[in-house]
Amino acid sequence: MRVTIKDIAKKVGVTPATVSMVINDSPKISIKTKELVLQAIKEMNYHPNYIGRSLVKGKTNNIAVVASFFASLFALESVRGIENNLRRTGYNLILYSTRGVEENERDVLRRVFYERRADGFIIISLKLDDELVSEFEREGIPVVFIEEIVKGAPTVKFNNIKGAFMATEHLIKNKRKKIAIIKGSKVLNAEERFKGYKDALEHYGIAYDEKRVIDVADYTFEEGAPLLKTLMKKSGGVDGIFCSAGDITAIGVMDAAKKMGIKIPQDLSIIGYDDVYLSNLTNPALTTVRQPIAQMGMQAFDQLTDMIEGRAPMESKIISFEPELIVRDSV
Amino acid sequence: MRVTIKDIAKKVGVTPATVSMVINDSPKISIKTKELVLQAIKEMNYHPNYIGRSLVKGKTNNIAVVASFFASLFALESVRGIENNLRRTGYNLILYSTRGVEENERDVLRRVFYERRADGFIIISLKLDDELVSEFEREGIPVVFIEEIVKGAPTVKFNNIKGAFMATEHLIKNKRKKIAIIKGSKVLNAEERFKGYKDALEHYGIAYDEKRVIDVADYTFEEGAPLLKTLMKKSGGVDGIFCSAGDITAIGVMDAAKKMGIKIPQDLSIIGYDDVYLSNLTNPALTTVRQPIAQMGMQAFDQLTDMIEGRAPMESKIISFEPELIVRDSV
DNA sequence: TTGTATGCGTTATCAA
DNA sequence: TTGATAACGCATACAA
Repeated sequence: MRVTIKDIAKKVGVTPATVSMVINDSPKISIKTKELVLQAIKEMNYHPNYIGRSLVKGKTNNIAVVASFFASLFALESVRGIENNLRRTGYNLILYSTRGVEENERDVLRRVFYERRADGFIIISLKLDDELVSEFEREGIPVVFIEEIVKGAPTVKFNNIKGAFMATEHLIKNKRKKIAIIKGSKVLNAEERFKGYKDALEHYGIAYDEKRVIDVADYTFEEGAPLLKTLMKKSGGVDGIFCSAGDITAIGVMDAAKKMGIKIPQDLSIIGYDDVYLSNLTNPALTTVRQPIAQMGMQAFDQLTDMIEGRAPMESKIISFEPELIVRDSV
Repeated sequence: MRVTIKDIAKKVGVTPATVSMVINDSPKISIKTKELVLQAIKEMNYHPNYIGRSLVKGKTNNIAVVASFFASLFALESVRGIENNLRRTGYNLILYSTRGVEENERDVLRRVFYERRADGFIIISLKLDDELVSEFEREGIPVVFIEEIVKGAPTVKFNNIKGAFMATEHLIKNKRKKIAIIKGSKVLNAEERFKGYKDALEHYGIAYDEKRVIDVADYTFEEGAPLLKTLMKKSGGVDGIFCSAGDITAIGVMDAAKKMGIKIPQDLSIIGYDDVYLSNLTNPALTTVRQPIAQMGMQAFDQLTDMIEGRAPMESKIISFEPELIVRDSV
């Protein structure tokens, strides 16, 4: 059997309550007993059981992070940022992935939440209905969203409109006229980037043409080739592509273009999004948009702990981070 | 206040014990009360509090995964594998990263472990002292190691010796005579790969020369250039490099070589390890060794749950996975 | 088939 | 300054 507070109490000849007070550094404990207790704790290698503590305190010291997958650059970098600020605190990280199954999202969240597995939630790129958020609110469980906006909870996000605007603008300034966009769907940031693209076209007096818009499905490298072919066919020719769906797909497109004998950037300019590790290493090196993801994760964590510890209210609010254009050789 | 088992009991007019039995699907409950209870549970949106449950059961249903960093291909893919098998079970994932600080490792582990935060541990590429493992063993907490061998616990790992042998052999068969190795250090798999390299040289009657051995520090792309220069200088020329430290560094070396006017693979053959995403995209495409990381993660999870649930003992044992040589254009 | 009683490990309240 | 007691939410052995 493992050693509990009772064992310590027995050994020292005090009650569990006294030991508990020592552990929690109560000021009204004599130095003498405190020392005795601490020594016994060391000798017997005692560690407080967090389950017992949680039960009475109603607090787990766990932070739950929810995403559809964690095996993505974005989720991973977010976690890295969260972790960075978390390590100075007493909190622990629990990860829940919904694995892309939409119906899972509600269920997973409800379960984790009602089972009181965490003191607060950080939800990465998942769109929850307001109703569920109200439930959270009613029960007093803080939630922070990353990259999605839900009524009643704070959001930490990037200025995607600006990022897309800068990217498109860069293409335009490099004399590109027939600019296509490869975009994601369903998530807010995809829509925002789409808006930034259209804004830039309009701002520079270039007609928007929906034949130059194409949706991505998997955000993979492999999707690049078919995407490029479809785009060429249906648009009747493009001279610039803003792959707002991310660098991986952009690199796939670039690869396919090279294989088709298209010269980059002479015949076709390409710009990505994310600045993943390899964007710097492709030939030509990929021009892209970089977002301070880890920093944003840190902010999400700070915001959440502020809420958990009562320093900030749970309310609609947007904390925005600015993207940066990384100019390389593909435009 | 949130709804507990008592509220349900009161509403239905039974005792908490009865409700508990319904929740746990006890066979000796009349269909009638069962229905009533279940309905009340639904109506009142009741979810069992896992803290309460854990306290009495002595089980958290949490699996802790520990690594120095999660922002690496290896850790990430491992987590992906673990996640994949975990989702069918009732377990949750807790992540702990020691952030490369060695003294953290023991502390983090001890704390998490003694506080009873998880039912079992998967430890990725960390070398623990046997003593700590004995402690775990004594307390009956199952641990599975990935890529490190520690007495008293099972290990899931790759056949690094073979992978390195195949890589070196491939260089030799392509007429390379002066073959250098860029290697990691401190971790077991680095030593194993080093052994595989030496084995292959010996097997093919090529003299081992320690001037052709160089250690990597950060496993980064940027390290490639200085590494190559140092190697050239101290070895007096090489015609093949086995970068057992991984593809990222290998690509850095390749990049540096190209900039120095060295032709690959004509003047210099390079082979990496890992088969990261971009290895297929470099010019020339990188020949490398691929390991089924996610699969190994799945196995680690299964092994751990077998131990937690009493189907397997905690004992020294090695579950090995075979690497695969991916031949592309750099050799 | 259900109720009663007890305990899991800890903390908090009140007395002493 | 410390002890006794109850409570957190749930599960289980035993009694009814």
